[in-house]
Amino acid sequence: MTLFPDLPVLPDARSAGARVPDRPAGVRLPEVVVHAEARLPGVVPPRRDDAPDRAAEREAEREAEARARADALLEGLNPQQREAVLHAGSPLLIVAGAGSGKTRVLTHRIAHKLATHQVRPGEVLAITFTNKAAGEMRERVEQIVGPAARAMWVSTFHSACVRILRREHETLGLRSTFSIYDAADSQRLLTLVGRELDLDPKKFPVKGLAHRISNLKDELVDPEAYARSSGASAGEANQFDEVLSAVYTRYQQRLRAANALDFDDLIMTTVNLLQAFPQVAEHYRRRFRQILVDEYQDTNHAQYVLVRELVGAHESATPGELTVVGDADQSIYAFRGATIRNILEFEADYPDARTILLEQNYRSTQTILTAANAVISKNPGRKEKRLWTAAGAGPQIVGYVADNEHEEARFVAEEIDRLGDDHDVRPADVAIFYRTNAQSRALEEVLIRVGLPYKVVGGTRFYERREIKDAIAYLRAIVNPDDDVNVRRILNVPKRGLGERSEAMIAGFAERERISFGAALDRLDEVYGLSPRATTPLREFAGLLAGLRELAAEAGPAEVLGAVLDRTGYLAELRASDDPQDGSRVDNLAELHAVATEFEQSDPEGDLSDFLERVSLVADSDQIPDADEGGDAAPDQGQVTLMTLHTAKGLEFPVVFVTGWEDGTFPHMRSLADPDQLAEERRLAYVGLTRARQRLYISRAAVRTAWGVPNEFPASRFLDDLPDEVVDWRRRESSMQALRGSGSGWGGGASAWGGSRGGGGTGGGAAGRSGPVTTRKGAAPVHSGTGRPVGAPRDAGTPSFGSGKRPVGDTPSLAIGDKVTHDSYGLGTVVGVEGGGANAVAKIDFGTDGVKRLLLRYSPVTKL
DNA sequence: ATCTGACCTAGCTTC
DNA sequence: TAGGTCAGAT
Repeated sequence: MTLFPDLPVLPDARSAGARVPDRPAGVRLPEVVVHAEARLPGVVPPRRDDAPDRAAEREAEREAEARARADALLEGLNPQQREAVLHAGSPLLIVAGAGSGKTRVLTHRIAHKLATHQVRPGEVLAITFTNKAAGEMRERVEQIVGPAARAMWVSTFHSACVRILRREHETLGLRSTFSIYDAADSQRLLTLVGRELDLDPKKFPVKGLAHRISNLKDELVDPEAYARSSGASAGEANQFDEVLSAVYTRYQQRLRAANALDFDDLIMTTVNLLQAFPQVAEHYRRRFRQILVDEYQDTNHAQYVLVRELVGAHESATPGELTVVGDADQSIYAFRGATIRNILEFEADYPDARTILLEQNYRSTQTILTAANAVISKNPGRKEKRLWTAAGAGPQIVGYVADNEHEEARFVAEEIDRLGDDHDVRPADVAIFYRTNAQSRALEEVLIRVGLPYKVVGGTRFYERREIKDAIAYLRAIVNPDDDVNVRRILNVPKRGLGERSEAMIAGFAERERISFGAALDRLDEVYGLSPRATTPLREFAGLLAGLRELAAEAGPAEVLGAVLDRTGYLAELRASDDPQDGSRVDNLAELHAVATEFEQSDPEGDLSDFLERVSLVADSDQIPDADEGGDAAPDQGQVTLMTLHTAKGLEFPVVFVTGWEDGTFPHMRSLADPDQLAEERRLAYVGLTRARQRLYISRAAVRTAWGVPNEFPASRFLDDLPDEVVDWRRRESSMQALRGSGSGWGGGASAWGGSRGGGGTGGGAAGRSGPVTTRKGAAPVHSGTGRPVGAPRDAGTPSFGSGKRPVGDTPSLAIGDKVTHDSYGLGTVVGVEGGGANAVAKIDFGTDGVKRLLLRYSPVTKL
């Protein structure tokens, strides 16, 4: 896992460094900033007067070199790209379609401004969507202009804000060691708040409250503002608003008391800081002369205001130069507050803005683009934009309709295998996308079975695993003693015999004394009502933390982590366990330790709180394997990458499988009723399709089992939008559809699917809801029998897809008296056989479950 | 104080 | 399916 991409030092690093020197102080005072507008690209800035002739000569040489380098940066760019690189003097919006080379434009723009001295590295702030993207951008700029580029700020919104907040913590009354709470931490704190306010968790679920508070922060609504607005509108006592207001207020107080900020706070607090302290804002405005924001369509209101404050377009006499890049068609984060508004109204927000449209695609074949254009063009109210490419048509998109998700996975795996044989495609060239993380399982099972190396990005994420969170909680508690959530999390981990009662006593004492839970631990003598049985472990716990803090004062993060795991006995406990899950927990902790060691090496100055900051801000997409990096097993082959469509944004792969094209899966069920959400799903489809360079596969499963209940889903409505000629359907219908179409009424057999067996009874409700009750194709939701058809080869059998028919030979031939097992009914005896071949139906007695008529092709029946 | 098992209900995407 | 909660037992 590459959390911290190294910044490679170039072979000619020293000379490169000399070419772009930081200007000596005094030549140009920081305050006296020459406006970018005033200088033309390539114009040599005034030389130092006192320089001796030789130095002057060398300087001139360097300038010539720099100019040549700047010119080279324009080579190979199309006219729009070139214009985007060169533009100066006013805000710039680059509308960059998928694959239009925007990263190239951004890096070249920065490099060009640096090479032509329009800006110094320290004056650049570039915001990217992920740390990985930030690392890559920094690296690319560094390759062009040398190590001086390290003075640039290239980071995510959140990292940049943390950096600012750490510097300005005194102004805000925070300690620099503040903790950063992730969603899970926030919810823990909200649970505490809910208990404190005596809320019924059924009526006010923590998740819902967390979501609402997060949204409020995205909109920069602080507790006071919300109390006012909800109070005003609460003429007839909107109870929920009142509760939310109280919870929000208290939650925020407790965050402050814990010296902690949650994720959304990072942005909101930074905005508050800049707005409340003009001199601080002015400092950063002077510092950042060139601000670039990538993925602007995914910014929320808070981020929008943050950018505006930093640029100072309206407040400052010499605003910085703003460049934003985005594509409204790729906006897929509305659910966390992103508004396309920011990009659509950029020109209104910044009246003298210039807009440049990049439509030429350098990534995909025309076939892929035609499909993507067709899907996205159905979205209402969008600005027309059509991607085109000079590359050829390329192979057709391959479509496949599977009977269920296992079959779909099997198709994907076989196809990857075949591509390897026929077209030298390596696993590393392949990505499989799905709408929701839960869908990865069926795919993983098959990939394991056929032995394809793969990597799942996201899902149950590394830093969300229990053991990792425990270890991190210790580190947080060490760095920030007031961090109530984390101190309390580890109070009884590993078990020390400290329960609710002791915890409540200390919490009560802390509250009365107005100190934190952690501080209360140091005054145990004063805590009333502690059982003698609890005081010993409590004292030990307090001593443990104190000892670890001492260690942390002099040792690096890795050593502290090691001490935590040893001294607490956490590791010993896991090692002693015979639960195999605990074995992998040990591995994960070892991995965390490796990450800490890596951190120490890449960042020798960093202390424990720096390490925690890094850990808090890693994103899923930061751990995507590089194509050339490869996996452990087969370094030259790499791994197939599995991820959600959301995570896939900004990436590209030679071969892409987009799975699960079903109404109810993708588009997701919850979006079917709402046109706005449906439009977002469509954009998601667009993002997915445009990730592919050469080959694109789309597939769906007629039956998908979710939460243990199999459901039939109709084809995704997005498939209807694909022009016929771009898709080669290897299999067009599921067997079930074919069966219905042929009109052979398996009236009796249907009862096997109807399967209103006692256990499946709950399925009634689920099926009713899941029934994408749309007007489409009359495919009424059918509660189908459990999943895997007999034909699904467990051992990579003999597939013969392509014909649209399933291999007949896979149907077990049964005779009366045979014993069988069924995946859900269990053991049974064959009492009758009707028909033969593909349409064979068997009557099977399952004892208490009764006699069933099963169409063997579809029933998970195995002959014993 | 903790462990166990029965039950219930969820219901997606993430910096 | 799976994770969370609750009551009762130890």
